[in-house]
Amino acid sequence: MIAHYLEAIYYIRAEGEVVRSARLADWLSVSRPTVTVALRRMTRDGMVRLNAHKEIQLTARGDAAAAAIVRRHRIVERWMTDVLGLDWVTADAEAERLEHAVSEVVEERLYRKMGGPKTCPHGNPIPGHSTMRANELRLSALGPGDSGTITRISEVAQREAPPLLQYLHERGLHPGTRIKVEEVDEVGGTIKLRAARQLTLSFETASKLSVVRSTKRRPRRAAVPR
Amino acid sequence: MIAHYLEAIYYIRAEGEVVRSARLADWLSVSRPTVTVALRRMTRDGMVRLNAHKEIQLTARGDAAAAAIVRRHRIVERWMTDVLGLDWVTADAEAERLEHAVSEVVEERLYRKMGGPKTCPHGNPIPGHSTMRANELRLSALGPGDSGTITRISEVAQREAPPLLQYLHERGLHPGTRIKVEEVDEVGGTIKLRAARQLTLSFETASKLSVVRSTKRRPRRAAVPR
DNA sequence: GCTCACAGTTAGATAACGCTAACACACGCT
DNA sequence: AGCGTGTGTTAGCGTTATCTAACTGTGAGC
Repeated sequence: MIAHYLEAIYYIRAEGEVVRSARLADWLSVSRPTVTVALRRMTRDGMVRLNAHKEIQLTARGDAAAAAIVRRHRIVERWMTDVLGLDWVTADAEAERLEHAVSEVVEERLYRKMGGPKTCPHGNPIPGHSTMRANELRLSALGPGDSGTITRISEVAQREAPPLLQYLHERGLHPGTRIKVEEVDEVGGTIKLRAARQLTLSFETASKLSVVRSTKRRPRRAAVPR
Repeated sequence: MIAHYLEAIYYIRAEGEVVRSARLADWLSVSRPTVTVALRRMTRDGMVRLNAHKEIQLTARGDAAAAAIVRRHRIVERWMTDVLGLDWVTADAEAERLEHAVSEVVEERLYRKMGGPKTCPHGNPIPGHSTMRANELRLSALGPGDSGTITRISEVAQREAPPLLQYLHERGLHPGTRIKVEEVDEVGGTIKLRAARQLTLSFETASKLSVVRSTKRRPRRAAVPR
């Protein structure tokens, strides 16, 4: 469905990456030709635009539609964890379906009912109600000795979300968790840190976590690996 | 979608009518050929069966699936009216979409959360949690002098639901409302009754309302007109 | 027994989504 | 210069779900 594409485009953009057809195919686990034709339809419908380098951009309408979906996703997710008491992983999976069936009225009532939360359970801002903090860093950019607090877990491709969320949940890594980096293994591509207990994450995984640093230092690396 | 067909079949059955292809087409506002092919698919998938007279019957699987959808519809409807404070008409329309996106877990949690309601806001039983009362009559079957209490409003075809619900809502006719029949106009096909105020309903409309009678009398007519 | 109204099917289109196979580019590195 | 990796498109197919137009039952009434 078109809505899935809009959502994915929104997420990829939010992570500061260029949105490409191939990226979408990965994210949504569909073939590249499928994305080509979907983009054709979406262009026709005025939801997206391709620039000269075939980079995908949302039009104003597309952006509004995408933001609405993401907003509903995150509100519903919040509802599932806070009110229904479901776990992260289930909440994410369920929200994935409900986000497309929730209307504006229901969204709004539900949002009020919950007292206007600012983020989803993973710390991602609810579009229209809050924005990402400016001073966030990827955990993968911290160096030994740095400590900080996890602020959010990035949205990742559909098929990657459940295992990632499960993994982090098991290790007690969620928004609010205080961590301290103990060691960085550049060659092995891992980062050892202390949270509730000591654990080692790959750069890959660490790049999915955003933190605010409490120690004052320069970032170890500017950007994400890959 | 297949689910819509199952739902409609379930409703038509619940009203004690024979389920025919043409009936489904009416109910769902689709063409008859569309129903033919949908039924072919559903038969292939073991959800329905056609008997020698081309009457449609749900298989065990189909019935379970249909009941699940109806159950979710009614639970969601209850949630919308009781928790979110939405009106009947909106609740019904919204539930129509949400029922297909709600999973078993969410359904169950939500149901518990609300303390296990027995019916939807219109008085229809929630499958698996309650059944229709045995002593219900159609309002259209009452005669002059009869009085009773409205127990439920029948499910009607998609496109008819909003106006009907709106109409009844405006007139204060809902489950629990006590009514007394004052006059029956067989020729004109109307029934005059007193509820909050006095009003006149067509037999057609009156046949959509079920009541339990407080006065002791024989039903005026056995069945529904039409 | 014939006719008519209603019920249901066939035929042929269209549109959204999805796939594979195969081709076309294009950039970066050797 | 050339090759390879990654990106994107074309071509051709299948399924679901819808439609209209036209044909086929079938049963109820006269």
